[in-house]
Amino acid sequence: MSEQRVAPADAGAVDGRLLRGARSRRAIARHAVDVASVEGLTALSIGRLAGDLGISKSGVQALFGSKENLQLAAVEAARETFLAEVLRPARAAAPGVARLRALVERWIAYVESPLYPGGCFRVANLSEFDSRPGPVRDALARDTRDWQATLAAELRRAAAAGETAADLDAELVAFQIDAVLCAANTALRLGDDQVVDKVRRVLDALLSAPAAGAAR
Amino acid sequence: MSEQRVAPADAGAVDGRLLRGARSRRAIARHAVDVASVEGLTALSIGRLAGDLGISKSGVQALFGSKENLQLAAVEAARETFLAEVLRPARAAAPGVARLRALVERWIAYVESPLYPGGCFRVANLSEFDSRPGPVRDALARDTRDWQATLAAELRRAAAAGETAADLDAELVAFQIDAVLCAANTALRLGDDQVVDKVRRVLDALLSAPAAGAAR
DNA sequence: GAACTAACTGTACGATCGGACGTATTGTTT
DNA sequence: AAACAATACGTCCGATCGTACAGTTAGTTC
Repeated sequence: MSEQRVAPADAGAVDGRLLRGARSRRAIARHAVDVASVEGLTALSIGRLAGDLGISKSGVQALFGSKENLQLAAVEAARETFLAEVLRPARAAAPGVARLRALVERWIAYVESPLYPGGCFRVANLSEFDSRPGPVRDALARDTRDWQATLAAELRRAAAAGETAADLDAELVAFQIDAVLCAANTALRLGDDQVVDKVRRVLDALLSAPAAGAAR
Repeated sequence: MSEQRVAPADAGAVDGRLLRGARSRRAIARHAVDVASVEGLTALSIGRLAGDLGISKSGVQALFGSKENLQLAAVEAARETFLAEVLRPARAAAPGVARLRALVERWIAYVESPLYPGGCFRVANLSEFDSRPGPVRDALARDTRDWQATLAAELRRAAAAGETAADLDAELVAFQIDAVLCAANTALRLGDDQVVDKVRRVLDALLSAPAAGAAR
């Protein structure tokens, strides 16, 4: 595999071939995310992808080597998009409750957007791979762990700053928030628009109620 | 389609052919549920199903007419299993909080059981079909609505009996419980056993905290 | 017993899948 | 200029998919 071999020791003199390949891989992976968000990573087909992008099936095959590698590249591309659309913008908000609310709001906007007809890539594909051991499942599981850890970390900051109850169980509340967001993603696909309000109300309750989510 | 044409007006004189067909359909649909719980309703293949059960591919085809009909039959079979494994046993508990806890405990047992390697059929397949309009999506969405409605109804009974806060928002809490259960289903697939405790703690918090989940 | 119906089999078709070549093109290195 | 490396293409393969169709077997109805 020749993955991301760009940017060598002497910057400026990058290999034009690798650069071109990286660009192609990127474009393919991005489109793969869109397709897989709606139809799933399994239904993803190399031939269909090539047809959509107007390139040859063999080209895609040569760039990724195998379908599993293509799936992994899609997971990675989705991860980067999530980083850029949710995590990075929310970092502008102050740590603690404010950033937590920003994360949730960015997540809602990210999932609600008509740009992503299939909703959250991770949610759509994790339940497809959760019973199928392999590198794809591992990658998706890692994303889930990271996301919940991000929420938990912000919850701990909020608790430390006295913005929430001091005895708040960060991991448990993070688990709840993620659960509600995933459920909201599905509900939105089914046409339930009221679910966004529900998410906000749940978040309010979790952050304000000193007893809720606390390990007693 | 000759769906469930058994049990005519004069009971006792059932058509043996239809009875046999119904039995075959049942057996196939049951196995389809097992397969689809792990690999999804899309990955379900008529040929594979026939091979597993030792019957001819054409036989399956003739019994269901199309793959979509087979998928719908699987959804129906899963619904009946869920009814028998979760809803019906929980009805032994007293209405209100007791039955609510019974429902959740039965759900956990149902999902944790090694008999169901793919976990909850609905959870596994809804996220696969939520972006794909059609009768299969509608059937799965109906199951979800019914399940949340069952939870909400029990919550209302609990509130009316004074077992929880009177101003508890039944629909919102039902949404939360379902969300947490679905997340737990996925977490269990990923090998996280602690999630069962998390579910119980969340349920405790939701039922005891008067403020949590209330519309204020 | 004859006509009919439903369950089931066997075979075949067109489409699509992932993957395995061999080859041409383009860019890099020596 | 020569050797090499990476992208990209065209073609072919075996496997599997859903479905259609003709035919056989078993049970019902007249």
